[in-house]
Amino acid sequence: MYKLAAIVGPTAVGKTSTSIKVAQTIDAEIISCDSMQIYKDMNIGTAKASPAEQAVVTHHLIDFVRPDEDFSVAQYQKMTKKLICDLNEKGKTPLLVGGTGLYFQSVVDDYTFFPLESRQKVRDQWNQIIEDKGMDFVYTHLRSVDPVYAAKISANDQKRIVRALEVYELTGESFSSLQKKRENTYNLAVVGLYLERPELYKRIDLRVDQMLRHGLIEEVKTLREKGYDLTLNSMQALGYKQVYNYLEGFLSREQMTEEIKRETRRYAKRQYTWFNKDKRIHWINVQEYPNDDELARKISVYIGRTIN
RNA sequence: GCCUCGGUAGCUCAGCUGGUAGAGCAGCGGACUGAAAAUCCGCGUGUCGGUGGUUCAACUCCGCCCCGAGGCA
Repeated sequence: MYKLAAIVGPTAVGKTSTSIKVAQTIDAEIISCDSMQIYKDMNIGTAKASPAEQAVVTHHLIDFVRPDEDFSVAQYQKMTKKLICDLNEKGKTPLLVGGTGLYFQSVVDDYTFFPLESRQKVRDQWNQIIEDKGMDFVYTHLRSVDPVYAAKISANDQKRIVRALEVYELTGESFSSLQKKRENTYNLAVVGLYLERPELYKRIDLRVDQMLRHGLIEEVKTLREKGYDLTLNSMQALGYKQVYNYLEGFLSREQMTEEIKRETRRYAKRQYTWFNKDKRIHWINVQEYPNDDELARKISVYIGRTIN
């Protein structure tokens, strides 16, 4: 059974710097588990590890997708599984680090994704039908082909309705019947970095101000000049979306800043929700450690004990 | 010093002629299988400034006090 270590937690909790120290002590390479750090030319707003940090420890799955290219969990999972295998064979420990719950889960629980060729075309078609006939019509249709899944989601959840209908149309089988997973595929150790809400929110505010000082607006301006707009998934990223709206004149500078902070807080809350239900996660309160080195040592010891 | 207006949720405020209070924002909880930093669902969290009084019953009416804003001196 392959070894797999992981560090998860909400945004701004300190995963990046901690993981680099941990990776050095346990001889690991880092596999990013972040749906936005995959994009090239989006560095400041996604809080990627700096080139200097990446020089210390090898980082995978960062910076390899253009912002106007499509990407998906399935691709992420496939690449990550391969990396976990390769690193283990090489005698290195793979250290999965990030805050994207779905990506994490898809790897750790080995979600089954089924082969599907086209997608955007079918999605566009259903989105068009929703525009013409309304959500109710489409939701009712979903209920007739996949009542189980329809009952699980909201009649307002357009993305999930469209996805379920897309799968049904392409496979002839209901989405709910195709969702499979397999737990316990790895010799696993997961650490969750935790901070009390007030402290985390303080760090979020601080970091947003820092990003703006370090040129987030310039970064978005450059992306915008390349023709990237809000229809792209990449540009829906926290910070990018708001700065874009600021550049378009829809938000004042202050509104933009406040909105980024608020949305980031909400995101952090959703991340806690996601990770809290995973009982395999060993939570560590960052504030209980005097410095990063102590914290990293504690984590390294936990990982060493758990997966060896 | 006098007069006026105001003091209700974390914030901004609503509450008719008395029946122990409700909106927006913020916040909190949850869901999540090829868009996931996306998307969606749910929840008022309150010594109604304080204190005495009238009343079966006071956020609501009356007295006094405290705090804030404005006006007159």
